Amino acid sequence: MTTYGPAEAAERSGFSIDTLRYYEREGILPPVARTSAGRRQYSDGDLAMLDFLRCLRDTGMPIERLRRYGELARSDETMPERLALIEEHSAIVEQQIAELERQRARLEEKAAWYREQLDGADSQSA
Amino acid sequence: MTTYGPAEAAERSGFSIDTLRYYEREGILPPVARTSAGRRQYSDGDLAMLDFLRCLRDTGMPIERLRRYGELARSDETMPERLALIEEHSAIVEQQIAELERQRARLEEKAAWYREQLDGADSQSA
DNA sequence: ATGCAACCTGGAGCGCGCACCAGGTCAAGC
DNA sequence: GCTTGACCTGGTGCGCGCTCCAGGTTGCAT
Repeated sequence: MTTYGPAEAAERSGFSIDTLRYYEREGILPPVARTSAGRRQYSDGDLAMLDFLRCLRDTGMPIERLRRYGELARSDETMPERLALIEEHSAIVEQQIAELERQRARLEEKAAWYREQLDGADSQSA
Repeated sequence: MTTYGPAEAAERSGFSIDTLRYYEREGILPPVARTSAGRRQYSDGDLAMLDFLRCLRDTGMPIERLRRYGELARSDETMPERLALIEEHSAIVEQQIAELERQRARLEEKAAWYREQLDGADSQSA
């Protein structure tokens, strides 16, 4: 079973080394295995977890909820709660998307309006 | 021409009174008309501007860019620049939406996986 | 042996986008 | 005329999510 030092874990997960330590302190990531000298050794499982955490973060889940997920993930008795959390979050993301699409339509409207104005100005000046 | 006090402008725009003052200080909103005693009187034009600023904010445009737009909007010679800014932002929003959709697909995958696991556990326990 | 880079901990600092506060002014109803 | 509440300015504080720093250890390469 392969392990990774902090630098490689950071590179593979896309989180900075500081963020990895921060997540561990905050209980988002379960305590990472250490060498006898105290250095972290991230496992493939840790990286998989980080990969999913990145998905959650990128969709705007706040740290507090991330911690909740991290805590739940330490026991495999909590799959229903984790499922519920993910479903809930997915619904939130769906709404975010819908909202962004509405707003983007407004941006496009405004852009179209500007283009009209500019066309008008051009044809006047011609 | 109707005008609105700070409280009503806040209510209509959805920004807080503090935020309205902040935006004005920061040059995002052009200087708002005042009564002889120095109290702000927001015009319909101001509210229209705020409404659009809200659209920009809600789609994640940073304050710095908002200021840029606000500055441009003070002169009507700058419509091409404003158009460009809006088009650029619209493209960014489009990418945000695409990214959120990708991530949401991952969430749904994960949720499906959890549901499978739980179904399995249920049928075992039955 | 020694240099040097990667790692460790605890804690302070930071950038963003407001929110809040003190201390004062103004306007409208009683 | 006096209270009350909305408003003013200038400045400070805050929550989030990291990011950076000091001061010390470890381990590999030469």
